[in-house]
Formats: sequence, C-alpha cells, structure tokens
Amino acid sequence: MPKETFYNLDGAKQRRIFQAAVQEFSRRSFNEASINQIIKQAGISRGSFYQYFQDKEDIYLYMLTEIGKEKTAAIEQVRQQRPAGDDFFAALLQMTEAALDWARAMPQYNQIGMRMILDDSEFIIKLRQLSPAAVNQFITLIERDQKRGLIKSDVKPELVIDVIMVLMQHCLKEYYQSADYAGMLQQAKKIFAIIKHGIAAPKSTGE
Amino acid sequence: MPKETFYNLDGAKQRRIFQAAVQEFSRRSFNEASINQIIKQAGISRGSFYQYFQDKEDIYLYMLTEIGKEKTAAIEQVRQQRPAGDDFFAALLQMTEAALDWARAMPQYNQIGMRMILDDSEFIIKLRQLSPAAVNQFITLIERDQKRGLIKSDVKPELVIDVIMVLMQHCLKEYYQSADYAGMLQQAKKIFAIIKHGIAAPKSTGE
DNA sequence: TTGTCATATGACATACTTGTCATATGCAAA
DNA sequence: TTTGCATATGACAAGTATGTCATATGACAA
Repeated sequence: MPKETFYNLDGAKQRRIFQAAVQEFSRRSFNEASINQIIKQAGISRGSFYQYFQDKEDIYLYMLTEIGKEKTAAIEQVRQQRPAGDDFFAALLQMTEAALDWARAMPQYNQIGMRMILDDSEFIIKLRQLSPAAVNQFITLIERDQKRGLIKSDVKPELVIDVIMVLMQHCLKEYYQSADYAGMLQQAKKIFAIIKHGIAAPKSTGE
Repeated sequence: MPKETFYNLDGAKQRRIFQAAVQEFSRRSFNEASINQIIKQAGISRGSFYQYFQDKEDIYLYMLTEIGKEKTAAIEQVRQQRPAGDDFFAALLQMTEAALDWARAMPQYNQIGMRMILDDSEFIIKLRQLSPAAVNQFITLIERDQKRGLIKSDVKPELVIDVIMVLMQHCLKEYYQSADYAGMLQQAKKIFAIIKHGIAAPKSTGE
C-alpha cells in the first residue's frame, strides 16, 4: 500500500520505480535488497522514496501485487488459447508449460517468485503463509479422477499436489541454470510419468 | 583453512569459536551472517578473529569441514547399527530415517545444510558445485534392482535420485516447521510409495 | 504578482558492516 | 630480571544501510 503521493505520479515514473524494484528484488534477497539501489536505478531521490512508500516492505508488497496482476492476465490468456485437458495429468502438463512459458518470458518475475519460496526472512515467511496457492482447482481434478477410477482412491490429493509442486519448483530452478526449454519440459514429463505409474516393475502380469 | 594461530589455540576455545560460527550461520544466510556476531558469541576480539581466519569464507569452510567430519562419523554409526536393506527402497528408507535422526539431533547443522542448498550467494553456489553428493551408491542400487527386475528398466536412475533428493529436502524442511518426527516419517513413506507404484489406478486388471 | 500547497531533494544522524594496525599482555627462555 | 616472541585487543578508517527533516522547486489559484 504505497502512499497517495505515489499514485499521483505519472504512469511512466510509477513504472520506472516498479521496474527498479523488480531489478533489485530479483537480484538479492529481501533482507539484502537495498533501497539505495532502487532509488538510484529509478532516478529518484531518497526523500521522494519515503514520500511514496512506507519502507522496504511497502514497495515489496506493491511490486508483488503488480506482478500478480500481470501473471493473472497471462495465465488467462494461455487458458483461452489452449483449453484444459480433461484429466488431471493433462491439466498438469498444461500448467507446466504455462509455468515454463512464464519463466522464459519474465525471468525476473520468476526469479522473485523463486526467492520468495526460498527466502526465510521473517517478513517473507509471514507473507508466504498468506498466499492462497491456486491448488484447489487441481485437488478437485484429482478427486474427480479418483471417482472416475483413473487415480487410486487411497492417495491423498493434498499429498500428490504437494509432491508435484515441489518437483515443479525444482524443474523451474533447473531451467534457470540450464535455460534448456525443450529439455526441461521433457524432464518434467518423465517425472510426471513416474508419479503416474511408479518405478516398480509390473509384477510379471503383463510381461 | 584457518591460520596456524587458530590451531595453536586450546581445544575448548577452538570449539567455542566453531559453535559460535554454527550458531550464526544457521541463523542467517552466508551474506547476512556477521563476523561481529560470531566474535561476540565466541568471546574473542575482532583482531583475534582475523589472526585465526582469513575472512568469512574461511571460517565458513572450516565450519563445514568440521560438520562433515561429525556427519561421516554419525552415518557410520547408523550403518553399523542397522545394516542396509537389500533393495533400493529399503536402503532409501534407512537413509531417510538417518537423515531425520540427524536433523533431530543436530538441528543447527541441518539448518546450515538447508541454507546451503537454498543460498544463492556467489560463494555458496561455487561451493555447492564442488560437493560430491554421495548419490553414487544409490544409483548402483537402482541399477542392480533394474537388473533384478524390481525396477522398470526404462527409467533413468539419475532422474529417480534427483526426484527423491528433492522430495527428501522438502520433507526435512517441513519437519523443521512441524517438528513432528513420526508424522514426517509417515509422510516420507507415503511419498516413496507414490514413487514406487505411481498414483494411476491399475488398469482394471486386479479390480 | 503573490500566495499556497504538493512534491522533490540531499544532507544528516544513527547504526550497522569489514579489515587493519599500533599497542598491550603474558609466557618462556636466557 | 630482562629480553623476545606469539598472541590479544579495541580503536579506527571506510564502507554500507535506513529513515528524517529543513529547505527548494514548481505549478496553479487568486
């Protein structure tokens, strides 16, 4: 919640400040990030900064909500272009592609998201606990597939989501280092196959 | 590689300094950690610190090797008490229990390990790349089980290890917050079951 | 032109950090 | 006792950071 004065600024300047924040918060952890760097990058004075924002937490939250808006819009676009598959794994794959797309297009935003997951400063921990996590939709999908007899009924949907989220994060992190889009997608598919079918050899029934 | 002067110190003082480092590096990231805190905690003067160590990296490396020694000893002990199971999943479970034991007994050490995985300061990244990771043993186990027909032959052992390592880290992280030993072990088992058998319902063969 | 008011500015106080260095201390040998 | 050497110390310089505040600026109204 920036102060009124910030919103009175013309759009270009707001944007400049936003982008300076993105740059700094994607480069360093919340604690390490420096307001000095942000104002230098944005080309505003120290005094002005405190006229716009309460403190570092304030501009961080502002930046997050801005990114959130853009992300929602982007996801909506993907969803319209490629309608969701009809089972859990199809939907999962679609989401994975969307996530990779996002990471590729907005590396800094993704970096910030990454940091948020890893960062363990008090503020970020508090913040993370509030995050809603749009997982409910997937839980519903799993439950439906369980009723349809596609997924074992004795696994807990929450656990599956948990496992998959963790692995997805890992893939994104790897993608950062390798920057190999196709390879990463390939690997994600293999991982999902493991989750789907397991690694144990079939018990000499089909063989 | 601390300086000679450090090793000339009597054991108690060395230990005090080591523990001060553990405390600080488990509390804050490498970049955020402060030498001031360490010397205050250890009860030595600023000047002395620089007589013992080159800089922050130096004491960090020293601390890591010390922890490494202790860990190796602890693992050896576990291995002797509980001999490894004869297939991959048995060995995996044993390792999980060992890891949880370790985390419970040495929360700070584990915290440091955790930080090392997450930390993205230049120094830590460089350091992490050097780490050998004692995964080879597990890869061998998987390959053996593949030959024995227990594990599908078309999965890449490296990928499986990767997936499991990531999930294990996640479990440890969760364990930190919940501090529920039994519950965590239970969850780990369920996760391994997913890896083993998958979540897809059997194709109307057994039902 | 003058008055008013929102906004912009950077100097400042304060509080941290790291690494150095002149000096002090204490021990051991001569 | 005196000499000499290893070690201990904290003041210091130089850098970083944050948040405040008196003052300057510029735009618009009277």
